[in-house]
Amino acid sequence: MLDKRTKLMNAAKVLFSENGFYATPTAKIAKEAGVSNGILFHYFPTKAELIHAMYYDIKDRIFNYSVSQIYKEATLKESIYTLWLAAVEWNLENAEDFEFMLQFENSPYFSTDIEKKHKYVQMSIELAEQGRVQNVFKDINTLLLFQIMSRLVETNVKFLKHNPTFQNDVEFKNKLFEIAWDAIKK
Amino acid sequence: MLDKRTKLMNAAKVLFSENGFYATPTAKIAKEAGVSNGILFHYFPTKAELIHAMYYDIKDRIFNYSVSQIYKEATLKESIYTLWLAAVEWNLENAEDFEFMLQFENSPYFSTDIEKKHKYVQMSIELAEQGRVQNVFKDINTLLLFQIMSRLVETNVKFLKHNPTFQNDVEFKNKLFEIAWDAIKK
DNA sequence: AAACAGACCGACTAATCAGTCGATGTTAAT
DNA sequence: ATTAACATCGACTGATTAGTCGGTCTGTTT
Repeated sequence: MLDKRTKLMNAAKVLFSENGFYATPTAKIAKEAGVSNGILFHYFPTKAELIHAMYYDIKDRIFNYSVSQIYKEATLKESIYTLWLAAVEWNLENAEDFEFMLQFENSPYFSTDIEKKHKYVQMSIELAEQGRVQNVFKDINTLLLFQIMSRLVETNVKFLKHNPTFQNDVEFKNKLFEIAWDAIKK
Repeated sequence: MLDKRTKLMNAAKVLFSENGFYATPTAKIAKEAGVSNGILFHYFPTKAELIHAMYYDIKDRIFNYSVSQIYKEATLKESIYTLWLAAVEWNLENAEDFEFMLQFENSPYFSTDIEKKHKYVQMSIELAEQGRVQNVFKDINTLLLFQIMSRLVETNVKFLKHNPTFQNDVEFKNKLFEIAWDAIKK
């Protein structure tokens, strides 16, 4: 049995990705989760806090998954490939989380300051520093290069969702990665 | 004197980009436009229709501007550069339209079918065909390459908005374009 | 000048929804 | 056994909001 907080977040995930968070009443979330209306506001004082909590939760899960995939002896390119692939596959397998993130990150609930707080940024900075030392990236703000990378992940996931034939095609995914890599490499 | 339909769309643009369209009541739009509440629903039977009308309006304006910039004798790369630059600068100068589009294209109001209707897609297909003949693009679905291009435009505009120093730096913009070009070229 | 049509008004409504609240159940500490 | 703290419920409310409607005004056609 899951605790009610988790049940609420799961229900919200489904409903938000189907109808967006503006068209999803809190009452419906509670109903879908099989709990009372009031308990939602016990765990999340406002609807906005529920939405933010979901954002951090998803971000953490994808971060932990991605990082767990990297191996120690990998070259920089290999590490970035691993991170890229992990992000693509995670988003494909967690379609509702992906939908939620797209909506959230382009909504007024989101500000770039929120993003800056995440360990993701710290990791990007470290990788960027490695790239600087090894002189592999283009001579341009490296944080921008990482933004570009994650935008390309989004585009790739969207494309693979609409073209399921390629979803298990390793060859094709490698081609996708080369696009991203060519964009950032010197 | 602008006609009221236009006034309504202008007012909606401002309010939507500030607060998002869910947090913007139709009554407020009418008030900001200096017209009556009822007339809004005379021109746009539902709020959703207003939103869609705005989408097509913006898409048309940016399309017309971009196409007007291309010159006849240009090489393929030059044409794509021109289109890329036009899109970046148009979005920088029309910040409210840009905000609106980001929100709209990631909201439940939007479906990719809506996008397919636009002349943009036709133009992309023609450019893609030129690229195929001249063998300049990567061997991958060319429509995907154009999606990637427009996603990069988005990322570049966001970056330039946050780093105004570079907004008039031609050198820097060229670097940005090289990123995009390296991504799609063979 | 009569008839018609579309532009325009703004008060109104029916529905919806985020959040409250008082009550009750449950658990653990003293 | 008593107290305190938290979990849970669901009926309720106050505010908000998309869309309606009956009627007026203005310009054009016949």
